[in-house]
Parts: sequence; structure tokens; C-alpha cells
Amino acid sequence: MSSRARVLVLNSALGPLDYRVPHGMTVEPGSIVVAPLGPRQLVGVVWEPERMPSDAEVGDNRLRNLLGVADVAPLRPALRRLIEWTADYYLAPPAAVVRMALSSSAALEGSRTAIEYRATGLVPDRLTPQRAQALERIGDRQGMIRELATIADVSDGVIRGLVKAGAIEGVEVDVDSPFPLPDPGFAPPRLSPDQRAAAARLVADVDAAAYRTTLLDGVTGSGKTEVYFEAVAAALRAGRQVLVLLPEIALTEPFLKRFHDRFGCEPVAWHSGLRATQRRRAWRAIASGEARVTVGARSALFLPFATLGLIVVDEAHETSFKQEDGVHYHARDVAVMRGLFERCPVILASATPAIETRHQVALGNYAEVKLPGRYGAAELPTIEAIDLIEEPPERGRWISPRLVNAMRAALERQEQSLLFLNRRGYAPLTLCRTCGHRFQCPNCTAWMVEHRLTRRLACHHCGHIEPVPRLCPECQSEDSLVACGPGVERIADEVAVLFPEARVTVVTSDTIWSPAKAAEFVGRMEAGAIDIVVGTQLVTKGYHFPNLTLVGVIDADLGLDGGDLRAAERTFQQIRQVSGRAGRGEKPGHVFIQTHSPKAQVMRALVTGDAEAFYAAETEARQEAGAPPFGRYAAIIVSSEDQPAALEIARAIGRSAPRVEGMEVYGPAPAPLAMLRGRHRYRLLVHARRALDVQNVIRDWLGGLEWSTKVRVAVDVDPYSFL
DNA sequence: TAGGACTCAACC
DNA sequence: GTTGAGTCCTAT
Repeated sequence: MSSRARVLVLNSALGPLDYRVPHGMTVEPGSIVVAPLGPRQLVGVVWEPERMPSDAEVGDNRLRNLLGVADVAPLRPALRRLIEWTADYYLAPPAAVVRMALSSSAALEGSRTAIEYRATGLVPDRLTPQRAQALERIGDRQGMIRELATIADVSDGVIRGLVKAGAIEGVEVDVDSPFPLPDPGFAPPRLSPDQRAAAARLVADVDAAAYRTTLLDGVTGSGKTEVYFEAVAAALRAGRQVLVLLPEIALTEPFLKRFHDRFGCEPVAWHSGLRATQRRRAWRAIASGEARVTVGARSALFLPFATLGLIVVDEAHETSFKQEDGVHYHARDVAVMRGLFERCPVILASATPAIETRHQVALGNYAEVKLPGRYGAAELPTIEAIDLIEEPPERGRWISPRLVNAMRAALERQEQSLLFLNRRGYAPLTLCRTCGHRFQCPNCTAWMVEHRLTRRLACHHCGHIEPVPRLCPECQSEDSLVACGPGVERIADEVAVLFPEARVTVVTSDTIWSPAKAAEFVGRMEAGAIDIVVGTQLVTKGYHFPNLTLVGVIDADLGLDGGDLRAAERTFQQIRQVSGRAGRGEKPGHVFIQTHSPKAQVMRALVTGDAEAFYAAETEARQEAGAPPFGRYAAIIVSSEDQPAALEIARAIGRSAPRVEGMEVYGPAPAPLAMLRGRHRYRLLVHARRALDVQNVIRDWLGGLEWSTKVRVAVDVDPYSFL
């Protein structure tokens, strides 16, 4: 009897396929294999047939042979269960989730070796001065011929000659050099009594090697990182691996530095910016268990850890943990599930936990560890609101007089200031003053944003760029384009006019696009080479600049419009977070919040610092509206380059909506971005009771419909972008 | 009548 | 998602 294997091939459009396992090949669930598909070869993962039912059984006689098994460990059951759960919960094809786990194709090709050279100790018959110098300088070092030649300061030929003479020999080595081992005892910190107690609780969880999610809740500057580092140390001592998730790669750099200070070496970094060889090395080290601590963006969540002992989600409230394309998963929630399957503790660290997370604590599903107060001498900053109606900036300006005065005072004290505006570029909208023409992206329903640094108009959604024209394309008027509204570049211009002597830096993803750029910025801040930073949300988290004492929020109302159910919460978190940048050292910090509605609940909560009152009111409002975490939403997005086709399918989906008790369907309506990257988009919104299994309802509902391949239907469970 | 644009179904 | 087969149409 030939043996069969059910395989999830890396093709999101296909379900599991069955193959014959040829004689002499052994596979088990989790094995990574190469399978033939039509004329192609695809990587896939062997799965338990009973967990991945196939829609049509294929007879033994029609099966094709598997072509090979990858030279890596099979995906462990815990990761397979996580993949199943993610596909199921987020209504995504299992293959799309598997793809995230097999995120380095180079790693699957097996170990790769190279030849390095080292001295044998044999003295060659003919010992020329160059040869003697080479042998002396090389000593017991080992490397490629070119490297040894550089070390010895001789030509490649000399080294090759020594190889021929038998004085140097080649040895086969793995091209993936091992990662350094973090030392849990390298530099243990001195902790405050509060921190010590919190750390002890987290360490006990790691030692228990069981699942439990804990919210580590403490204001910015209270020392959360030091505390969870003790849990990391405990996992290291127990010989288990750790995963730390950060919301943005821009935060990796300061994290690496702090980690190095505590553990004596850097952790393994995982993010989208890695080169293929770095990816391969990291993936294999993580799979073998050699990579002890991995820090990464959300995509690190599906890596094949050999023995995971702890997961930390830092800045757990960040909305960037929600992936908005491909598989629409929320890394914070999937991290909790991974902890459950791996039977290891999960720490959600945040100064401003999401209402969903607080709710889980209230229900008793998550534990909570609180860190009161700031660490050391640092006090919380003073916070004032500036009413933009009563104290408006001068005409054509955006910074009100009170904030200007505070900035001047900070400059005189030789302290640093930060102006926060969550808008890249010079101006969010450009129009022609003669005819009113507005510059819109040809691919998206969005205005083109002027970037003066690059002298271009850019779409922030699809990346379309064009030069800023001199003539209006509509009415041909010359030099009649005007910028409307401020972006960070415009604020930086205003600062330069106000304080010509100040050293101003703009910090956005346009200027800080790599960890190295972030490191450079941190270096200049610490050296005092910057007086005023103008930045987007990129500067709101993770950094610790003791001499930064003033924070100005240019437009606190920005995040409030749009009817997003989390708008108030997000505004609160963002401004709290950026406020936390002020006064982290010995000097007191001051925060000014410019707003048109200082009486709004969010603004009052920010000024008084009464987070509890704000959360209580927000939570109650959510409960009344049946919004998360008390009810749930799912968005169905229908898109196509062909607008009528998209609309037709969206309507068909709307018409066939099932009548289910406790569930309502709204739409279809044009999606928030009615056109995105050249695709027309319609959206239906499903609102349901918490207890209802919406996924199942939607699966059955959409499963009964058909549409052509030019129309794409995506489901976003627990969506974050509304409008 | 060759070649291009397009749709469609299968892929195990 | 990708591929190959099948269909229809047009330029030569």
C-alpha cells in the first residue's frame, strides 16, 4: 500500500491537496515538503488529514509523488494549531497563514557550507618573508582567503601558496554563523520595590512554564522594560526561547541597545527589512532553538520556535499590531493564542492598555501587574490644553503664542522640545487658487500630499508620486498652487522662521526609514545636536531623552474626526504616549495640547491625567453601542479594477445576507478608500452580538456565492479602520 | 491564418 | 496564484 500525505501547498487559492509519499521518503505532520502542482513545484506542509478536510477525495491512482522533504525540523503541533486557529478566526486561507511561518524560502533549502581557511601549524619548506608575516599575523584565526590576506596584509596569492604548501588548510563551515548567547546574569538592574515585586510575579510565571496572559500596566517611564527583562532572563536560565514583539521596526534600534546593556549582546532581530541571507540565518536559528531571544515586528509571531518560553508584546495597545492586508490578523490577540498553544506566559506591556485588554482583565481572563509612578527622580509632566479658538496662532501659522513662548523658554534653558503632528509631508492638500483644482491620486480616493524635501506630490496609500507642476493642470495658471493645512515639514518651516538659530529635525518614516537612521537620530539627540524635533507618531514611543522637557501637540483633534469607534481611545493613547516623552530625566516636563475642543472628554482626561474616568466613560459608551469588546464587527470588502463588477458582487452579497438573530448587516457602501491602488472597493459591515459565531455565519454566507477572479472578496474580522 | 486579448477550469 | 486550453477577433 502506498502512503498518502495531505499537504497545504503555498497557494492561497487552493485547499489541502493529497500526494503519494514515494518509497524511501518519510514524512509526518508538520514536515515541509516540495510538491508538484501542474507544471510547477511548490513548497507545502504535511498536515493531519482529519484537521484539514479536503473538498473532494482524490483516488490513490491519481496521486502524484512528493518531490522532497526540506532539511528543517517539521513545524511543531503548537504552531500548526496556531495556524489553524488564525485561518479559522480571521477567515483566511490556511495556506496564507502557513506562508507567514515559512517566511524564508532560503532557509528551507537546507544548511549551506562554505570553505574557510586556517593554519595547520606546519612550516612550509620555502618560508619567504611574506609567508612568515602571513603565518604570524594569522595565528589561529580562521576565515576566507580574502579575509586572511587582509589580516596578514599580503596578497591573495601568498595565502593560496601557503594552502598549496600545506601550511594552511580549508575547513568546511556552515555559512550561517551562530548568534551570540544573551547572558541573564550580565548586568542585572537595581529595581525599585514595585519593580521587584512585578518582576517576581512574571518570573514565577516563566518558571511555571504554563500559559497565562498578564497585562503589565505602568505609565511611560515606570520601567516596564526592566521588569519584563527579568522574565526574559528567567526564560534564558530555563533554556527556553523568547519572542518580543514591537509595533514598529523604528523601535528596534533603541530596544537592541537596552537589551545589549542588560544581556551583553543583541537579540536576533526579525523584520521585513532583512536581506535574504539574514532572514535565512535568523529563521534557521529560531527553528533550531539556537536563537534565544528574537525581537521583531508582528510577522515574527509565526516563526517556528523550537521551545518558546515567553512572549512579550511591547506597547500592546498599538494599532499597528493589526495587519490590514493579506491575512487581517491582530498580532496582540494571536500572541495570546500562541502562548496558549505553546503553554507559555504572555506579557502585554502598555502604559495605555486597549479597552479590549482591560476588559479581559476585568473578566479575569488576563492577570494584571501594575507599576505605579515613574522610576527614579522623574516626575510626570504638567499638561495644559491650548484652546485654538481663544488663543489662535498668527494667520498662516500653526503654533499658538503660548506654545511658542514655552519653546523659547526651553531653548533658553538649552533643553529639547518635541512638536507632534501625525501628518507626513508639507501639506495634506494642494489646490489651485485660480480654479480650485485639487490634486488627487489617480489610483486612490485620496489627496496627493506635497513633500517639499523631495519636491514631489505623493499618495500615502499606493506610493504614487509625481513632480509638483508649475502650471495648474486644469486651468494652466502659473504659480497658483497653494498648500492647505499643515504637515510636519510645514511646522518645521514655521519653527525655522520663529527660531532661526535652533537646530530642527523632522522625524517621520520619510526621514527615519531604517534602524540605522533611527540610531543616528538617537545619537544626535543624546549628543544635544538637536534643539527641536518635529515628528509623527514615530517619535511617540520607546525613546528616552532626558533633556527633552517640552512636548507640543499641534493638532490634538486630528484623530477624532472620521467616526472611528476607537478614535477617542486612540487619541488618548497617542497623546499620553507623546506626553510621556517629556521630562524623563531629572528635569520636569511640560506638555501643551492644541485643540479646538478643550472641553471634550478626551482632552479633559489628558489634562487632568484621570485615565480611569476616561476609560470608564469610553467603556460605557462601547457597551451601549454594542461595540467591541461587548459586540463584534466584521467588514467584507469587495474590490476590483472593474467598478461595476465590484458593485454587482457587493450587492449580491448584501442581498444574500442571512437573517440571523443578533446580527445586522449594513451596506454595501463605497469603502473608506473608495478606490485604492487602482481597485474600486465596496464594503459591507457586519455587527453582531459577542456570543455569535460570526465567522461561521460569514463562511456559510460567502461560501454559497460565486464571483469571477477579477473580483476579490476579503473579510476583516475585528476591523480597526472604520470611517 | 498567425497572433493577441480574453475567459475558464484545473491544479492532488 | 498560475498555467494551458479554448474562443473570438483582427491585422495582414
